[in-house]
Amino acid sequence: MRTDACGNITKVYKGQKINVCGWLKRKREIGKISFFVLEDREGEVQVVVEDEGLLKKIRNLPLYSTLKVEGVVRERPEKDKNPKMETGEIEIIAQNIEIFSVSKHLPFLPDEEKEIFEETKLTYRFLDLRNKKRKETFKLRSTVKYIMTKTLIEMGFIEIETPYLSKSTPEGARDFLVPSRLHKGKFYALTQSPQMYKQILMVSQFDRYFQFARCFRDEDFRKDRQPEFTQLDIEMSFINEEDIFSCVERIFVNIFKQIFNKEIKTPFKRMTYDEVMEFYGSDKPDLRYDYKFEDYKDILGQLEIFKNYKKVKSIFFPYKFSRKIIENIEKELKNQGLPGLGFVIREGSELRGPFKKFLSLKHMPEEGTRFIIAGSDEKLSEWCAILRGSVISEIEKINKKDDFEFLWVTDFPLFEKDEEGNIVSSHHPFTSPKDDEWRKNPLEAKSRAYDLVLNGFEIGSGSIRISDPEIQREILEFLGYNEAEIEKRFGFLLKALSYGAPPHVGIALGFDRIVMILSGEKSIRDVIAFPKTAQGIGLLEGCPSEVDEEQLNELGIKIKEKKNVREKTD
RNA sequence: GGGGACGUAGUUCAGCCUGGUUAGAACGCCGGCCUGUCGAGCCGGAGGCCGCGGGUUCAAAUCCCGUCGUCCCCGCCA
Repeated sequence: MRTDACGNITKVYKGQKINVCGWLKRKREIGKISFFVLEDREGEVQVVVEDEGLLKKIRNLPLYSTLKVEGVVRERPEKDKNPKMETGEIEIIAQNIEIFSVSKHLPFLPDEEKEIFEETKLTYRFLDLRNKKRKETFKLRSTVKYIMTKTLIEMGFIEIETPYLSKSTPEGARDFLVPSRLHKGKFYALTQSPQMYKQILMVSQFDRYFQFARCFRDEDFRKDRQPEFTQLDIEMSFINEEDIFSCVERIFVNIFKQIFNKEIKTPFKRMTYDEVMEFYGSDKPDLRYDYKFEDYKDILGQLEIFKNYKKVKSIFFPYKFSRKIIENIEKELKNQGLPGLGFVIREGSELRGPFKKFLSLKHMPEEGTRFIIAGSDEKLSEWCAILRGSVISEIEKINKKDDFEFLWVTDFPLFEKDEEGNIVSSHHPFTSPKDDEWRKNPLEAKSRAYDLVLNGFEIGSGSIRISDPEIQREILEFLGYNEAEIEKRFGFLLKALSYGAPPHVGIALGFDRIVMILSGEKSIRDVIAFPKTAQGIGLLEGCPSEVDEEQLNELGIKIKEKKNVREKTD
């Protein structure tokens, strides 16, 4: 039907008679001659129509109708070449045009420069996906997935699929439940991650497993969180941290080499959790902007206002910020409970700002702004992270860095307290403790869990697992599960571990987030073909939706109360 | 669960603060002119339940209350 894709018609085809198929993208009629652009997945090509019959045929054809053009490729006259167009050196003289389908007028043009409302874009997602950037992103997504798969297979991994219909686990995120028709009153849960399955596969001797696994979590959404998302799930036996780190690094080396022809440095930087919290206040610092907090307790700790605080921290940025920007940042911090934000600005060799009399030029090595912040508890880290994050987003407006900075964060705490004061696992309860410390000082104890951070996003998280069923049982008991609960919830894992478990290690990489960062998209929605809104609504298909009474009866379900469901009119 | 921003023509926005002619613009759409356009150009035209519901008022796009939707943030996301 077609000789080649529109975007591939270059000078190679000069003089040849070809067929191309695609969408009528733009039309320019000048009297007795007409130009139009035919577009497909690969790009665009200009078609010239001079024949009177053909002119008539396309005269009133709406944009984005689909057609086939038969014609001859010719090089454009030198002055009419369009360097902005990839196929701009040539054009196709139409000899025949076949119209496959006539489009309705589009609610918006896919390549419109202006930002279309998310609501409109998602309702007509099939049109938004025609956007050039979207098409590039989804090609990139496919290529990244291919390189990941290829690299892993070359390293001896095999892909195994685990169930999506699984068992509800009350800890962690909320589950999406799937009612069972054959077992009324019982439910499957969509997997939040294949965690226990992947460990069991290790017991089954599949010592290098991977999977692009869909994960489902019924929590509130953000620009980097969707109810369903894809993770590259990896688990390996008989190795330690070093092996899994280099394995993951190799995947990224290949991605950057093959997609961007860029060498990235390995091994990636590493810092412990305690270090990143000390220097950045965050466990996922954006190291493209490597500004660190310093301890200013010795320098400013004696000031009356700071006397009651355990810690005084300060951070310097070589940028002079306006009063307004600083006020906005302070406002945000005050919303989070910070009493006050100190700062000094150096301009030339002049210092100004509320702290200028306490600091000298030696604290201000160059022109810029130094912020001072004080506090006593874990709130201080939070404030530090907000401060640093807000300042960096201001810096990005002036001087955005396009590079990529990876960081392994290791030695996470094994446990933490939840809002009710209960001790819970920081990572998950299958994470190996660093040492025996947890038996004495559980909240001080470290684990063998690690995160991979890229440009301030957590893109991966994993751990050395507990492979000894007795220790696993001990940890679960420590977390407050009684024997019956352990059996009910984790019995199948413990049983598996007790039949010869290898030491094993794993990680899950956030595939959507990785593609989002690599493609420079701002939201995870832009790298998922059919995403949900922030409220978890599928605007295109209209889900979630009510179902027939009959379906409910079959499942043995009765709805107690209904929330208004948005009526779809189109 | 809480906070903030937004919702006006097919699309993106202005108007709203300070209520008062016929609610404007750009792009798109329709018609006309035009043989080298490529964000085509020029001339003309159509197109609106101002998200929805209530209230205040002589009078509401504008003020108030509620509601629905979209986005962002906090909580939440082992």
